[in-house]
Amino acid sequence: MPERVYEHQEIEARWQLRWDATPGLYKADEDSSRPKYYVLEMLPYPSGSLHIGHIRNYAIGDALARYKWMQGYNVLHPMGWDAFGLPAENAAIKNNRHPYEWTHANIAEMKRQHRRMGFSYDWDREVTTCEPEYYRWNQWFFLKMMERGLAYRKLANVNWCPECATVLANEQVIDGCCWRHETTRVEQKALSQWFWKTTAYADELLRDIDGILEGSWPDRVLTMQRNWIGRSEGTEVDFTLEGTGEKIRVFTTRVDTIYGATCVILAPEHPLAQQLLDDAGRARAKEMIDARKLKDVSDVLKDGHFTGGYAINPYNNERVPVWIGNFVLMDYGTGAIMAVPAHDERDFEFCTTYKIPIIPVIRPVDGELAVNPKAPFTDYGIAEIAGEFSGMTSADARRAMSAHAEKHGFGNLSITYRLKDWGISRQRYWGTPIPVIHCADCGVVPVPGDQLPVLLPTDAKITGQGKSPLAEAESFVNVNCPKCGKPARRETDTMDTFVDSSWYFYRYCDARNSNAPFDSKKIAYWFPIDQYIGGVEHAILHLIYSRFFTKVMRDLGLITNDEPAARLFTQGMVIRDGAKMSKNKGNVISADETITNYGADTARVFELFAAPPEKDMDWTDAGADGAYRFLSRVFRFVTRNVDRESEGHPASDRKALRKLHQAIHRVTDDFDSRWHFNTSIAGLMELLNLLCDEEPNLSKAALDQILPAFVLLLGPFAPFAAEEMWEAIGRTGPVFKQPWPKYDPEVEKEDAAEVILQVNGKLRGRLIVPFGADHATLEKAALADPKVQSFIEGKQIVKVVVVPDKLVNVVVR
RNA sequence: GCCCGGGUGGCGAAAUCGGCAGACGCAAGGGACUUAAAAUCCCUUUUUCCGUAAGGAGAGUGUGGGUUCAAGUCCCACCCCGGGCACCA
Repeated sequence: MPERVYEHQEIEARWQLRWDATPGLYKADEDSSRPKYYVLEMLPYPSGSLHIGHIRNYAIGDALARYKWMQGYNVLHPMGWDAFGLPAENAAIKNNRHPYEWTHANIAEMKRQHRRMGFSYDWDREVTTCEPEYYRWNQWFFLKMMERGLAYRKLANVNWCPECATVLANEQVIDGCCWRHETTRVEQKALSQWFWKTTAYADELLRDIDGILEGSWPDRVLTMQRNWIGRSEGTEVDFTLEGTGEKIRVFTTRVDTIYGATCVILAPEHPLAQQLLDDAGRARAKEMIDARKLKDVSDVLKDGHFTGGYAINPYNNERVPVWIGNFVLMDYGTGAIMAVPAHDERDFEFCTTYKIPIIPVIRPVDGELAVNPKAPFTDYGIAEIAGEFSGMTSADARRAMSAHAEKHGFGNLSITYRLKDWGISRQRYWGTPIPVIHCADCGVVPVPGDQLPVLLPTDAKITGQGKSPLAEAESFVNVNCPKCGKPARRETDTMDTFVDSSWYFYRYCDARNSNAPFDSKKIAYWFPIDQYIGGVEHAILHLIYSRFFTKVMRDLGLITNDEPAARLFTQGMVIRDGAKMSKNKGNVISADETITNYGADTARVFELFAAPPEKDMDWTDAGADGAYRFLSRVFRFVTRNVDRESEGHPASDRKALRKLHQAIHRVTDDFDSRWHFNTSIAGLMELLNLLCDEEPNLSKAALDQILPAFVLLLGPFAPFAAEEMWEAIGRTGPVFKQPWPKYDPEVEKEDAAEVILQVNGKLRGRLIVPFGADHATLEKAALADPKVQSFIEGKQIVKVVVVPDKLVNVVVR
């Protein structure tokens, strides 16, 4: 057959039509006898257009899904839309168009691009989080959390982004700025807000990082989560306030230094501070609190004010002054600390500023106790001037002193976390309404389960002015109290959209269920997710919320898995000319543009080839040209060799088949272990190069093995081209349903071993010998090699190292 | 400051278990085909030195040490880049 030109546009358009006309092509069923495999890519926000960053994410997942199908797995590969969120609302304000319309138009557009890319999703399971059929279960979970005391409302200082005009969770504040507006400083506002008790699971979230997830999730993600949870072991100790006898509880990780405590410092917000301070002092406290709103505490100089009160250190009965200090945080530990200036940087700075005594009580293991130190000694050492604990190491003293506090009832061991509860209230329209009613008589009343969903009103006025738009919708707000029946008001805040994405992957297992979020039996079949794939930017936000949600659902008895995903893969970013792609820079490359210029297959192959998937990759048009050239060479090679009658030379056949089996081996290994598709594709390129070299001498029999195997190997990376070639060589049926080729260790083996000859570790020659040549033979052959001889002449042979089939190293002096 | 990654040609990278450094691709240069261009195909391409040449010798994976017959790979110290956490007591 004459070779055909690789007309990517025509080929891809035709196969897209055929696939679209095959409903259920990628359908996944629960009742399969084959082992299941759940591969999941993080669902996108429907911003309006797929770009090459999305393509990279989906190309990885799609290659894996297709490989697993070919390996005989029952694959679940779903896709959906993280459809609530601010951009829809902002677009609505700008274009005077309802967020629902805007969102759905974007989804339709992105789905069209998905189809052009040929990704293998089971669209019957599509989840769109802004649909009542989905968000009603957010509300259902909210009620369940309330029942279990995991959802509560409190007045708190919360993060406020002026740009978003809404509250943010701690996880959504990056370097004091909003996660979506990197230059907008987040302010502190006191508001009544709903929280979910993520802290109730702090310990388990941490424990499972070290147990279940260690080794299966990327280290850097686990590290980030460990840091975020921030577990800290220490001791809580009560200092007694002189006069009233009230207790001031402090938290310290260094109770071994407590004999050196020279004052107690309260956070300016501390209730006791308000009580101790006079009017002037309260004004100072307010100053400190206000200063924090403007700047990060870390940028501000130490500031303090004496309250006038004194407290007694329970260990040595010393009387120490009680201060307030701007660096003490109300929401960490107990909101109060003991200051030990001799052994802590911050305390040293504070006490030096205010001329508070500095008393060293820990000496270095091999040194003396410092006198009038110029700097704090913060290492562990030996306790001195510490009563019965003198002479103990810091570690022993911590244990003994904590036990002492517990025995005498003025303290105990304590574990403190940095993690805080998840604030989920948002003062915006385009989200899930929080299903509670505020009644003047009954207080906060949950909406009865049979009244769900609480639908988003369609007549709300969206202004972006920082008040909940739902508050303006009279028909929505005014209801009767479910308890007493009197007029009451609905909650007008909506939920953080991270709620939506915390459990969507469970819904995929039973996407059309209208009686429950899902059928637990289906979850038991599919979960855990075998492989989750997404960007590392979600390492803390989405992934910690999802883990929390999973644990709550397990404790509700809905599921049995402890973690959502058995394995996590975080792919690198796609950058352009060394810069992150962003709309502001105008360097975003759209999927449409790429598919038209290069084709979907080329885009996939290039993105997988340019770098290992966990690293950032730079998109270059020249690189994409290279991927196109490769596909086009394969295509021409295959089409011109269909039905070619040729005798061939056995030597060429053997070489070609050997390379083929080596390629199968390499691609299979890459899929099974480390996902370095760049080397998989390099292997296929090497195979093609060799086939072209040997082409005139290949027999029909060899080609009959090589062509189909090559097409199958290419299938996960370039599905359109593979399908076209599969048909061209006279085969039928989707490529991804064919069995994955197997390699034969006998065929892939080289004819003979190439043994490297070294003298003193330097390459001096090589030797072709049969496999399995023994030690003595190799040594003799190496020493007989003229090149080797020229380097050992006149020298004394110290020893000869022989690695069979590999290397001989002659060591001379 | 603490904790994770990472540093290899002009560029993206490969070397999977301590055994030939630079596979594969890009870019560049040269050539074939063509009236010409595109496309395609072939060759060269880490570096220094010796040689007219064939060829040969040396250096080289951020820096400095170490282990080893043998180190990009293991150990120690340091430098640089990226990321996370941080007045968290």
